[in-house]
Amino acid sequence: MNSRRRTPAATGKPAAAASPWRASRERLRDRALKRDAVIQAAAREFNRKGYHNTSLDDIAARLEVTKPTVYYYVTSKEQLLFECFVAGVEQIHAAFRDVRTLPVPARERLNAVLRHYGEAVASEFGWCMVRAEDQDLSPAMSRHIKALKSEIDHGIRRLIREGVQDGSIEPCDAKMTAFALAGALNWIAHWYREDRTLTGAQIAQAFVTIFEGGLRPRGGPAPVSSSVRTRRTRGASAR
Amino acid sequence: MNSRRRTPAATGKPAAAASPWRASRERLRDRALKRDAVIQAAAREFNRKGYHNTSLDDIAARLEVTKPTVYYYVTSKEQLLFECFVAGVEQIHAAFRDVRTLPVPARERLNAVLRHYGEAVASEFGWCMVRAEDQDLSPAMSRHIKALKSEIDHGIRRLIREGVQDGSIEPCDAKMTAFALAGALNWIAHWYREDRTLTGAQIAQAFVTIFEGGLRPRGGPAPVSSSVRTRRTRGASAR
DNA sequence: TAGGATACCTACCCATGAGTATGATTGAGC
DNA sequence: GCTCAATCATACTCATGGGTAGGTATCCTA
Repeated sequence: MNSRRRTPAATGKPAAAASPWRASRERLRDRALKRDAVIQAAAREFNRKGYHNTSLDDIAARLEVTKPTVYYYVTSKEQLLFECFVAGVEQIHAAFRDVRTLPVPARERLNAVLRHYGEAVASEFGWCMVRAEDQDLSPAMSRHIKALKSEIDHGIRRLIREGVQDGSIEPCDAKMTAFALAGALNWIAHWYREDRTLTGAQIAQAFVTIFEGGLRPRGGPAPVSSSVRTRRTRGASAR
Repeated sequence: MNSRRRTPAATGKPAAAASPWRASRERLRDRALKRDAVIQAAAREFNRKGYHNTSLDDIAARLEVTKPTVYYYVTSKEQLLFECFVAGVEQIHAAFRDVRTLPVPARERLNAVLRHYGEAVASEFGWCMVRAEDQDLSPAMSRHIKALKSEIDHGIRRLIREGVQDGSIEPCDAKMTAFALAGALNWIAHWYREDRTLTGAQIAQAFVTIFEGGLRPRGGPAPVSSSVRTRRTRGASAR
């Protein structure tokens, strides 16, 4: 971005291990690390208090620096939110990439993606990814984010369709099923706070089990007839 | 709330049709109507732009009045959000009440509740109910809302447990299942915007169908064996 | 028709918080 | 030792928006 002079190779030196620019490069790496720390701190604060209830002073305080220092690493609060967002979404995209070549039925690939999905939503970037309002971002950034989200949505739909084709998934409406799956997982970001006994992947696995099995009894007396409701239609009158 | 004098019956009059207080009562009714209009307008704006991106001037403008007029009907912006919230949650509580005495298996009662749930989330109060951050509310109001949400959550869990008992629902983890169901439905508030071809109840019904049937093939060759994946493990190499 | 309640407006206050101008300090390289 | 860039702090500016003070028109009751 800034027109820092591109010194290294220009001098013709063989780029030895102990290059005189090593320190400089280290400093650059430090900068990247610090920048990441800023973004992570922002994610944590957004997660705790919401975007609008978090001031840049808060974020700076959490890092034990001052606001201008934060601005030294990012250009605006909006960009901070955007970066947090992308960091979260990137985890899910990685899940799709990992799974693409697995030689298993589509349903199992889908399950693997969903476990990573759950992990991502339960991570500290989960809030930004799921709960951030696109109205808080500029039109350009909002479009960018919508595109990323859409990619994920269509990735899930594609896995569902593939599963229907290879017989590993019961024929269903791919769009609606994707919405239901994504919704259940996204919602983790809302309640995963107090009860942290399970990891995101474990929760996702539990959801997958529920979705796969279905709520209607399987082995039993087939479609529930009206003979069942002899009693027990209300669970004890006490409340 | 305010200590308005309780005039009507105190005078001993037989409450004739043309009571001199009729106008007064009419005015009160008007006031209630207007207040509802304010809350509804707020809900719509919050829904469109988010809580923090909506100013009270915006809400007033939408009603073609000025900000102090809005304050004539509500005491604060926070209260507006709270009222919107309660309006949404109340729809769901009503669903539970309606369903309580139905003489059908718990699964069907659950389905009926979920359809109302979907309707509520897709309504104009859906955003407030689902996406509003409790950090935006005072501790007291936040507690109140959490209690209301918890009631709904436990209502769903109870129906699931009853369904498992009366045999209409496959044995499952009631807590996790309730989270999955509520998450899928709540998420409607995020995407129900562009594509309004379906009503909230129809979406909920589609979700119920998915949840009931399950993704794993039913009639087929039972648990998916690895014989299926002959080809079609990747959907065309293009992209 | 006076007196009061209702309903609404104009014109303000002021806290908050995003973003910046400016300058001090530090350390690397020459 | 000098220079220059990187880094960070102090101390601002300024727009936004929640909330209010105080006034006015209207309608109802007595």
